[in-house]
Amino acid sequence: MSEYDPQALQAKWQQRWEELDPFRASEDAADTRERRYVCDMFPYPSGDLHMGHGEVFAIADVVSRYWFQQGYNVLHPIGWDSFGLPAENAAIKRNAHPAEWTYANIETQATSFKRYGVSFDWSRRLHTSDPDYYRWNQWLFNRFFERGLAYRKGGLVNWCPNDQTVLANEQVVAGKCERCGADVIRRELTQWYFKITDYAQRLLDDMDQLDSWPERLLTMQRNWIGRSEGADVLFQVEGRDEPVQVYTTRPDTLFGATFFVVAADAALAEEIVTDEQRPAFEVYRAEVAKLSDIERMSTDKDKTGVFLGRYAINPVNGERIPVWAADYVLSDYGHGAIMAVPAHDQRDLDFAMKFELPVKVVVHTGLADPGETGVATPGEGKLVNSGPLDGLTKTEAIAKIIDILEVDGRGQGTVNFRLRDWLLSRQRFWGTPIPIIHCPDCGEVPVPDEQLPVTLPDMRGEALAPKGVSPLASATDWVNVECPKCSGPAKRDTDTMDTFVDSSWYFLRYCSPGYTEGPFDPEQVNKWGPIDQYVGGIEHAVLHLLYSRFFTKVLHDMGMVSFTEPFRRMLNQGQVINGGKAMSKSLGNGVDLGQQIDDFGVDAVRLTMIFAGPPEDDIDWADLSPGASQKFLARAFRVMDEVASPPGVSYDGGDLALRKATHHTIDEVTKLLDSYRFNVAVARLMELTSAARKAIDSGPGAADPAVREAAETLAVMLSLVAPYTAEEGWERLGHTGGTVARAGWPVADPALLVRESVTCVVQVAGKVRDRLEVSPDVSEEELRALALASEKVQGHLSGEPRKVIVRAPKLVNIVP
RNA sequence: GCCCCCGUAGCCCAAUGGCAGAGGCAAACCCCUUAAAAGGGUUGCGGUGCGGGUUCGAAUCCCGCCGGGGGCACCA
Repeated sequence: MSEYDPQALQAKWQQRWEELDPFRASEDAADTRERRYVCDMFPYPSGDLHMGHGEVFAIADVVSRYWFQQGYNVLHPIGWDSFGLPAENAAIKRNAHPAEWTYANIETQATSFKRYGVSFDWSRRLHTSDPDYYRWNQWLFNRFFERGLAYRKGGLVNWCPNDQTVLANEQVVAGKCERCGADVIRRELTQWYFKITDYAQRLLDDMDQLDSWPERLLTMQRNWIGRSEGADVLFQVEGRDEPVQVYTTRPDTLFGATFFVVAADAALAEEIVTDEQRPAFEVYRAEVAKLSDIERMSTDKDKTGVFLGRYAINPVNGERIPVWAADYVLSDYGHGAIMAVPAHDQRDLDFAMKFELPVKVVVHTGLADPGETGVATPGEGKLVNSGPLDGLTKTEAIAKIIDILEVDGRGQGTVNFRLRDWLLSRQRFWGTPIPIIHCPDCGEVPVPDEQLPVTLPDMRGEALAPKGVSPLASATDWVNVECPKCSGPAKRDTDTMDTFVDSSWYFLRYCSPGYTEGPFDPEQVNKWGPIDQYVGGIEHAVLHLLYSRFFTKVLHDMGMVSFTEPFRRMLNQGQVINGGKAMSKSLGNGVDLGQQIDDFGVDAVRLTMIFAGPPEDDIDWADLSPGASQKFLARAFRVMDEVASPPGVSYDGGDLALRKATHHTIDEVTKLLDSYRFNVAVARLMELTSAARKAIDSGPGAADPAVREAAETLAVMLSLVAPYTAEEGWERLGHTGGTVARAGWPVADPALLVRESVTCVVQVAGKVRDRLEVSPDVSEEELRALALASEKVQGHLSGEPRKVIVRAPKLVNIVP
């Protein structure tokens, strides 16, 4: 093999890696190396790996291999998120079992990963659809249930009419199903929930620990959690004994409340509507129920509503205000009812204008009367028409009114969150059965731990077709069981868990994949965790990444993990697009990863992805040239191949200029990798390659030890991105029988980083007029004198300069 | 509508207060070659989207626009 032949290298080295198994994490207690845990979001086995996978796994592999080279004990595992709808749909179509499709795809992907040369510890491989895995979902569910963190409730839920299942709030994106894009509708169903809202404040507070997460990711989570401060206020409603509570962030505007609105779908509306208004209300409620989320949430939609015939009493001034039902008030936020202050809230104002309700200004903002302009004034100002609050600022008024309300027992300051509990039941088959047995006498009874796992019954093909209830319901033998408590006849819960449950803790399972005493061995988890570097897409900002944070906190509270955040550092890779657009079948602009590898080789494809730009940026394949990457690799390979000095030779006598170039490269590349600037690091390697090329062709020649030093440095550094080329180059350099992946990261010699002279730029009025070669440790005074003495500079000066700025040793700026 | 990020050469991108250009693509030219390919080399007056400001000095900081991308959007 004297030519650079990527396919031949792949065949050779893939086999050698199988034998060497170089990326096994060590659990040896005597191994005192510092541990590092790097993890990619595990793939869903939907087919073979695609370009997006190529990108993420190339990025995470740079981090992993870098840490291996630096001598850390690295954990870099792989597994599959193998429960989920596509398998089920494929099974229905082919009249097969979902497992057949799933496990065949997993094998395909595993083979592709091996070819792609990713530095995984294959011994820890897991699949969430294995009973050995999902039994621990059930075990964890039982723990959550015991702690009151898993509960069942009825209510309106998001329903995807295409996938025929409910969805969590997080899975509804702009009113559409996150998976399939269908318009989501609302249905009244009793479902299981995880009480993530109990952790809302901590999810918010602990973001302080996540300072190395991308800012936009944190913003998305913060918005999603949606904390607001305000007050609960009790309003008496005529004809009802119990007062009705509302939540408001503007209790200071309480005197400006001119009407009261109850969510149309709230039980309260139905309860308090008068007989006279009931027919109109029923019609309205039915209309609202028909609307999809998209229609209901459309901002430019006209306000709608209906008068309920009742009046509420403003607790601070005794005013009677009419009670309306409307769909702009949400039944599941706050208390499902609001006080409306049209002067200072645009939504309330829109409603007031539509139904000709009064508008009362209570904050003097200096802006025109909202009642006339139709523009609410939510800003700051002095309170007016507000009795004891008159003259106060917003902040003062809020504090004072809360005091007043609390003294009277009419209300209190409080905090609210936008975050809702996590709906986890799914009416589909290919997931973890919820380990609950419904007994007519005992109620909801968890399946005892020792009887776990509750495995899926054998069902295939048509039996899995969506019919709005879980397919498991028709597996009669499976459903009918004895109650674990009273042994009476009972039925299993027939829903399965959201697959986001599976992915909320898989990274913990990797730490002790064969563990049988629990979901993971706490000792191992606390040694490896939390993950030092997690890599995956931003699309999981309020899904997987939020759920995993929640799970980790619960496990922490259970005493099972010592940390409260699972991912110390997070990197969101960009997407791979083509011709400015996401790749898609309908556009016909798809690029096949396997084909690219066939054409250019693994290393060239990986290099192209890494070199394209910063890892978090989208990369457009149409702008890139894997052919050029391959050319560079061939060039680097030839340098390594042509080295003529023996391995182990001392570099001391080598060509100084090249030695310095090598050590500067080491220094810079190390810093660049530490700050995740992989594309720039690659550029540095290209420079070093050129420097070595020149040294061979027109410098000291291939036998100079400095050329070996440069080539060996190149091999080690290149191994992060182009492992095959690096391995072969390393072997050609005379290092046989091992792997370059464990060669060790080079360390720059400070003596070789010192430059003997630096070019100092001399500016006059900001324009470069001269350049001086000076010592790097030249003093400011010396440099100033040198600069002023320059003839070129003198030509641009007339008399004494007004000011001289000296930034030794690189710059002098003279202001004439 | 509100908030955030980004606009540097034909293209992808470096430079984060100090000479606008590190690296790559494309292009042109040269060497090598009978020739071509491969290989080696040389070539960068665009002044950083536009307009102001701060500063001795601005791609970088501030303000306002324009363009692109993203997030949120009846959450009271």
